[in-house]
Amino acid sequence: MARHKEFERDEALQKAMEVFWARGYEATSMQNLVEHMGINRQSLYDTFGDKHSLYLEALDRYQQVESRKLFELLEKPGPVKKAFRQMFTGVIEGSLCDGEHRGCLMNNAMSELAGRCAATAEKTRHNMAAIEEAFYRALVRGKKEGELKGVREPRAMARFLYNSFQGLVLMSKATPDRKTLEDVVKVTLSVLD
Amino acid sequence: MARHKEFERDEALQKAMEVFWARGYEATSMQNLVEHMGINRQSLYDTFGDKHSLYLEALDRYQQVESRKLFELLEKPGPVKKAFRQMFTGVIEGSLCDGEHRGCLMNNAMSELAGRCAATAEKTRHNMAAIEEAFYRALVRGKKEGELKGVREPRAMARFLYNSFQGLVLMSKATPDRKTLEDVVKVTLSVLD
DNA sequence: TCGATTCTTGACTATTCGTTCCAGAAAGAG
DNA sequence: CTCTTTCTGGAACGAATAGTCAAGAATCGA
Repeated sequence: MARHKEFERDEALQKAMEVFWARGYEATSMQNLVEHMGINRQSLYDTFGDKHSLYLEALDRYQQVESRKLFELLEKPGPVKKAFRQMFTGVIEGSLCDGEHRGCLMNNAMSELAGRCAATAEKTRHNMAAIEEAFYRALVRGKKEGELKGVREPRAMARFLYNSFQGLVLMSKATPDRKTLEDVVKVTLSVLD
Repeated sequence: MARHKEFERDEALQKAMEVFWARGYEATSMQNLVEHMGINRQSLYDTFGDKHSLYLEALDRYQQVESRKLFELLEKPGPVKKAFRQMFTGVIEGSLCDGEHRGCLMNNAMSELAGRCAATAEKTRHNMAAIEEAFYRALVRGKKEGELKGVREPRAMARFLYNSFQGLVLMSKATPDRKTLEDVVKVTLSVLD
């Protein structure tokens, strides 16, 4: 029929996600996106619609690509508490290395847009539910395997851990002090004992 | 000498703070500010400088006005755990009532700007230190009064509580589900036992 | 090769952005 | 009163914003 696109849709979307991740929604201009995505302005509009639609797609991709890493870490056989510790310290290490202090795109979206954009709120809630569920499954497994004997209410515990996790992501955007962040992790994980 | 200003500087700043609080930094235009502050454009620039300076002043005012409420709550004689519970459930109640889902201005600033604005990062760190210190003093008091016998490391505990608190403020922007938020509070406060 | 379709390109809208200019009104001091 | 200073209000600035248009280049089926 006709000509093919000269770019890969997924690669372009990945680039867009990275820009939104680093700069947020409002502070990202279409010009920023055109430059970082490496595609033409019109191709961008033809392929992804307007800025807001592109942002929502970027959230979807983040969920698929980044959140999957969490799921894999938690489903790996072995001590559950060790997996949680790895997750939490991963946030600290990642933040101390990241000069841009990007944090987590879902966390950023929740803060910047969820309050006034229903679609964004919905996507962040969906992401939250997925992570909470992964936490829950890990806790139940830890209980069954005799590791987490002290965990009485895995559902509430999963929600608590998700909350602490997101709090840590947020705090690490402003706090370069490793000791402070490690204190948070230490007390948080102590509830698993 | 000359004419007086027709507006109160503090009242205007308060209005500006409310706009930034509800809409964030980037999504707030000078036009928004002019309208909500109820003063003239030129007066705004004469009195507060540019948008960024006004934002930083709004952060200062927030710290003085809003954070003071936390300090007073924690310093009030009586059970410390009860004061913390009041603080945390206050976040839930406030969020469920607030149709704008404003959250906390410092929390929002941390998320939106701390990563790329050193002045904002510094102010949020200062706010964090002040609240952590208030938490710490409350915990030490609770220990001394024999209420919080289980608290071994009040410094780490204060940091943990601050983290959970900020996490809750963030989560409540997207989650209208009271049960979920209450689960978080329940587990968080259980570490005080 | 040819025609149909789709992609790419860069110029081009109209609007909004933060910020400044300027003329006139208001209010103190003498 | 007059002079001087400050505040007010609206128009205006250039730059940047999100989004569109039209024309040419590329690639398919036939």
